[in-house]
Order: sequence, then C-alpha cells, then structure tokens
Amino acid sequence: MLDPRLFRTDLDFVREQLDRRSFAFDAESYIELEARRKDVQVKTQELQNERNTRSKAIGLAKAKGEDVQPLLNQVQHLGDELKAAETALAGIQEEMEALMEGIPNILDESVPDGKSEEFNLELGRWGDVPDFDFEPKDHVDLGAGLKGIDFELGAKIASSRFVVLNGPLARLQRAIIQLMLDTHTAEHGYTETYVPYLANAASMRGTGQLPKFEADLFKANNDPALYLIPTAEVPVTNIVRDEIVDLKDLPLKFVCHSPCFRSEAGAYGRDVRGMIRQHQFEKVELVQIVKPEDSSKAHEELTQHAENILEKLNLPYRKMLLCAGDTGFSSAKTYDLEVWLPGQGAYREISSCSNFKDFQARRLQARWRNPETGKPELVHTLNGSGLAAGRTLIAIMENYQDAQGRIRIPDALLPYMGGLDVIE
RNA sequence: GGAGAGGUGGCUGAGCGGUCGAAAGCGGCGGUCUUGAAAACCGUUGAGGGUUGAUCCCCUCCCAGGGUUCGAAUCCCUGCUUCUCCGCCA
Repeated sequence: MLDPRLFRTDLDFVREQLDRRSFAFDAESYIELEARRKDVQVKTQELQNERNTRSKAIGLAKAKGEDVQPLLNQVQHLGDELKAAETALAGIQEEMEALMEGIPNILDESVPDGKSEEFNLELGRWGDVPDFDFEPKDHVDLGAGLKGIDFELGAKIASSRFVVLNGPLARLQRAIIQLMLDTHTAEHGYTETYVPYLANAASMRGTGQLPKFEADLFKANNDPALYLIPTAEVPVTNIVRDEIVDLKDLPLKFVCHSPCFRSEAGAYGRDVRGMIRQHQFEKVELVQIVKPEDSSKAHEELTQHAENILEKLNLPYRKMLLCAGDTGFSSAKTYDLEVWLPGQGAYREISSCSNFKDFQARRLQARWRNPETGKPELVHTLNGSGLAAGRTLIAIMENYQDAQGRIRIPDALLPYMGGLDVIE
C-alpha cells in the first residue's frame, strides 16, 4: 500500500508514477472520496467529542451528589446521531482502503519504461552456453529416459501440473536445496527458518497476495480462511507484521526452503510441457528486512547471493532489470535471473529478486525505531528466490546431459549425492 | 476432543463502570555526579489519525468483532489465541 499522505500532498506525482505502469488511476473518484472522508470524519469526531465532554460532566456531577437527570436529558439524541456518523465513516474508510489496496507500488527511478517483457533490460551474462555435438534433449525426455520424472503419475495422484520425481533425480532436487541452504547460511549470513505452509488472510494481505490476487492461490480452508503459500515470502515476511524491530537486530536476513503452491489461473496453455510451471514446486527463498536507507544496497547483495548459487553450479545465466510494465504489483524494482535451458534454446526465469521498499511494510505495519526521530518508522522489505529448486533441477539436467542422456552431477553437489556422480 | 486460567504500552505487570491512555518496575532518551565509564540520583518516554503555517486542540486504540450504558480496559455475547491438566496422536 502506498502512503495516503502522498496522495493528499502530491497527487500529480502519484498519477504520473502510476502512469508508468499503465495503471488506470481514477483521480476524480479519489478526490471525491477523499473530500467525503474529510467531511464525515470531522463531523464524527465533533460528535464524539461532545459525547465525551457531556459524559464526563455527568460523572463529575454525580460525584458531587447533584441531580444528573437534566444532563441526561441533554444527551438523549446524541447516541443515534453519533452512531449514524460512525457507520458512515466506517463505510467510507472501507471504500478508501479498498481503493488504496488496489494501487500498485511506485517504481524506482532506475526502472526502465516499457509495457511488456521485451523492454526488460539485460544487464549482463555469466557462463558459457554449452556447445553440444549432439541434439540436446529437454528435461522431459531426459527424465523419461532416466525413469525419474513422471507427469502422468502426478496427474493421476493430483491433476495436471503436478509431478512425481523418483530415485536419483528426487535426490538431486534435495541436494540442490541443501546446497542453497548451506551456502546462504554459511556464506551469506542468513538465518534458516521453517514456517507454516498455510497462511491466513491477514498474512496474505500483508505481502500483497490479497485482495487482488486471490485467484492465483489455493484455498485450503474456510473460516478461518487459510491459503497454501505461493512462496515462502508470505510466511517469512509476515514474521515482522505488527512488530517494532530493534535497531540492533537489523538487517534481518532469513532463508527458507518451502514448497510453493500456485493455481496458475490465467496461465492456461503456457508452459504446459515439463516442470517449468507447476502447481507445486520447491523453492529456497531469501528475505531481508532492512532500514530504508539500506534497501538499494541490500537489493544488489541479495541478487548477488542468488547469482552465487548459479555460479557454484556453473549454470549460464543472464541478469535482467524488469521494465515498468513487467514489474510486479508490490515491487519497486525487480531483477530476474534467467538460466540457460538448452532444451528450449532460451533463457528462462529461475530467480526474481525484488525491493518492495515500504509498500509491504505499510500493510504489515512492520517498523523499526529510528533513534534520530525516536519514532517507529516503516522498514523496507526485500526478497528473492535463491533459487527455484525445480527449475534448477531442470537446468542441471539440460546443461549437464551427455549424448547418452546421462546427467553428470555438478561438483558443488557431489557432497550431497552419496557418492553418485552420474545419473544414468 | 474435555476441564480450567489468561490475553493491558518496546518488555514485565497493576487496574476490574466515571478526571484511566492507564500504577509500578525494566528498557530507551536527557541531565546531575565523574578525567572517562559504571553505580546512584533527578527528569522524560505508547501507537495511529484529524485539524493547523506551526503549536494548541480534538478523535481512536487496553486480542478481534458485536452488545449494554449518558459513560467500558473494567459488565454481557461471539470468535481468535496463549498457558496448565486429561484424552488422542506423528
């Protein structure tokens, strides 16, 4: 959520910024609603003041043993009038909240213009794209040949977009997760966390999945509503919801492995082949809670932490700066890391690292106490995949394959594979 | 699942219809003392919002949502949640 004060003090700036995202902001409705809010709020508070003053007078009179009946008569009609005003105000505030919650974050200055992903900016490439002297297979064919990936079984047990991994490939995915957790905790200073895989509506609201993106979630329970987490970002970032974090504890750096569940509504027909887009996948997530002044630097570092995993695995990738139109709702700035997939002959997203600045923190009421002002102020939140484990598995299979359809285990993963160095 | 006891400011914890946004302690901040620090002592210190040029002032908040009342942290209902005991269980 954006700062409501910004809307009152510099509406033109807001309008200009939202325009970069091609977000249709209805300024007229906002102005009208804000005017009503002000009017009704002032009136309500005046009535409340009158009630308080008069009630206090009654208490005082009673204490002195005076007859309070005349005073009681004076307040008779106040109740109904006040209740009506309070109800009206609550309605307007709800309307305002709904309006504000539907507005995306303001983009960082460095984010390039552009309406869609073709306008994303490539910042650099790392690693050598493998040059095979045979026709490389994609992970689907490789997996079938190794009897380690079974999509039909996934569909039988659950539905399409689910998969069953078997034997060494299942272990390889676990090894990938282990390497990531070990690297981020031992080398990058993150604290490993284990969190619930279901989250309530307040948590989903805090990180911005609700109210706008409910269709992308799996709902696991009504009353209370519980949703399967689409990413560990949700439970982990909500650690600081409604908290005032001690300055000495900042930055908070969490790493968390979890399964992720996404309904993929609106993705019909896209990436239907293989493990690229599943309803359930494993991911290691990095989350940082930092002082506002530190978030840009933290964003660069966090992205580098994800890159380090790709480099340890010797997987060729490129780093993209997402353009205005491709940057997510809550994010001010996002880097995507795209890994080379020989089976597709293309770079595909394997990590997305975002700086949300105070956008999530405002909804979360996640704050720190600024010693300079003595006041609680909003923190900045960031997160990034470090990395998506399922897609890492695919990338390793496709980049480390040989002509016989075997998969060599990357050196960095050997300690986790129990002596296995080739999957065949 | 059954029984009981709680949920109050950054933290601990008192208040249990009316000058209570809330005692006390801890912590934080400022000061006295000190070469400096500690200790001691004194002072100060909740959050959000409205209005304002800025102060003043006003409103809301004692888990959440309803209700009773002129007036609710305090009484009533519902829900959530924590702890203890019993049962069940990976």
